[in-house]
Amino acid sequence: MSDIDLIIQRLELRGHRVTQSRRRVLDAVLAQPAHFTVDDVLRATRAPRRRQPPVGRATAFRTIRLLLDLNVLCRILLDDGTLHYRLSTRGHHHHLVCRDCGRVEDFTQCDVEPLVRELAEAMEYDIDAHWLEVYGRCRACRQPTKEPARVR
Amino acid sequence: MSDIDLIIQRLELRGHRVTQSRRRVLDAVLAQPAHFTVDDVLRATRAPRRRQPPVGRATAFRTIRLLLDLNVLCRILLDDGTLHYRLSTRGHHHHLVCRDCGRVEDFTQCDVEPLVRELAEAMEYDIDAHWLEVYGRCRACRQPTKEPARVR
DNA sequence: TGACAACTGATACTAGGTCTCACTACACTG
DNA sequence: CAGTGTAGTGAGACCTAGTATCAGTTGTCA
Repeated sequence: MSDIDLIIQRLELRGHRVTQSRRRVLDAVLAQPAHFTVDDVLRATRAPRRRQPPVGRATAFRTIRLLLDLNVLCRILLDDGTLHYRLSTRGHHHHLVCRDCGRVEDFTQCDVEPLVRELAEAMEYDIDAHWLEVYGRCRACRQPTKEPARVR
Repeated sequence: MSDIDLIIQRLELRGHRVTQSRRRVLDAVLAQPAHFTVDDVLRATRAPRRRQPPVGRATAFRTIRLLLDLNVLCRILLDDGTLHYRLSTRGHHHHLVCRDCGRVEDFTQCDVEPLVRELAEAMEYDIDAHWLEVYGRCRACRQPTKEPARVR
């Protein structure tokens, strides 16, 4: 079953209609690179080679929000402080982002847990969430000979 | 030496002028709770009891940005995804934020390092930065008898 | 077929932030 | 002490990301 079918299934399962507009946003989302903004998606739905009517801005934002609620997308915090969107891997995960090419690796072996437990004890907090993003340069971008393959 | 004098010293050291407007923004920043927005600061400079002329919006934003550059302030990511500002403790640190009262604890015993090293090896990334925010409820806010002391 | 709810898109609005530009106020130089 | 150049200022236009409103459209089910 393809990505798009899985997402459509998830939409229907939650009682949402799968309309033409939503399908167009979905298509555009799946065609995006590692991470993107809502305007990137909007632009993609409006690309001249797509012979479909464009999607309204409000609808694009609404659909992205819906996909976020369904955990189809997640948000990713770039090192400049801007929030982008990204197709989400299932469950709790974090991002390792290459500053140069924008490539993103998801990682789940989230060994922040001991730290969080320690912190909870020391500070007497009930801790229920955390956010961790890691930034660096991937192997390809460190090789000076090759042109970095810009993912975004 | 007081906080404000230290900051002023840092400004001068970097060749910035210490003008009336900057002093007013600084006063307002130091009077803020755990974390704040630029508009909070603006409102504070315009509070009726202050008999000083108000600071322009652009100047407030410029000054906050300057203080950010000087590491006087840091940004803090709230769990709703909004970025606020906060007086920065020196050096690399993270935030533990109480969702209820907004209280913030800074922590530096940042044992993310082993995780980061492991990640660097596994993914073949040069890792140079990370961002970690932790959310929970502080002791005071967990006690049902007392009204939580709202820090912000 | 009708009715109702979900959805859509245009548009206005908000928050947070930058840009521009004419003006002001420092601080150095002669 | 005057002149001058530069840093800083404030008003306001503008930008980006996102939400609210609302009349009109579409899909679904009885």
